[in-house]
Amino acid sequence: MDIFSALSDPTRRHILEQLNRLGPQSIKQLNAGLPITRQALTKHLNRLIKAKLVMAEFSGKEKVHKLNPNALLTVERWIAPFAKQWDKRLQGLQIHMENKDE
Amino acid sequence: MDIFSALSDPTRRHILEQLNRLGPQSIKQLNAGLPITRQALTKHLNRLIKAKLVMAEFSGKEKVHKLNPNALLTVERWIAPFAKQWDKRLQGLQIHMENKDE
DNA sequence: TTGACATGCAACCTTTAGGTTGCTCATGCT
DNA sequence: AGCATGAGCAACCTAAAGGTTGCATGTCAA
Repeated sequence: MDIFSALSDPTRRHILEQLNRLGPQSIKQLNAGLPITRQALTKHLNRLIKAKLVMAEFSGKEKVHKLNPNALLTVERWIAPFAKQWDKRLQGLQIHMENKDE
Repeated sequence: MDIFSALSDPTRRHILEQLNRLGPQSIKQLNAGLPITRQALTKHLNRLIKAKLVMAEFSGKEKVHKLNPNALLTVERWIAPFAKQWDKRLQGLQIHMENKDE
């Protein structure tokens, strides 16, 4: 469950956004938009793969990475219980439940 | 926007869950359920406060921390664009769109 | 006012994260 | 075959994360 730490880095989030917008990409392609070395990028990609957020396969010389957005469901599920509460607040309903438990 | 790194630590996520289940808590109270020192916990709480996930105020001697679940909306909003895609896949619709762009 | 209790502040230690450089390997075009 | 290209591997550096111990401070109750 270190999907959360996988998401903690801005570069990795950027990678995910790129894959989401542009579809499957090679390391070289992803590197074009990033001010870091290829090796640093590779490390990020490996962490994303470990977290199951990204899948990769070789197409000849190139290693093509594609998104596995399903993994983000883990995060969604974790957040859900909190969401119930903020919904109430945003709708101003908490005024009526200030002295209740649930 | 380092709310993501705030969420990357299991201890901090545990703290948020505790606050969500039990309501506002002092440092002492939160510490009871954690195998770390009070000072370590305080550092975690400070990071949560910086990330706006938690708010604190003194009640006499005690510093009471309460949840600010609204902050999690940031995460929700970031995930949303991905969610669109995984919904499609989960419903098996991707079979029909394998050679499309959108 | 004295003492217990909840917290703050600071120094320190160890591990990991993110990044770099340098070299090797495999693929594929010519 | 030969060479350019995309990627892997390993060593290394620096800064930050997570934790600890030790001491100081403010609040409340007796």
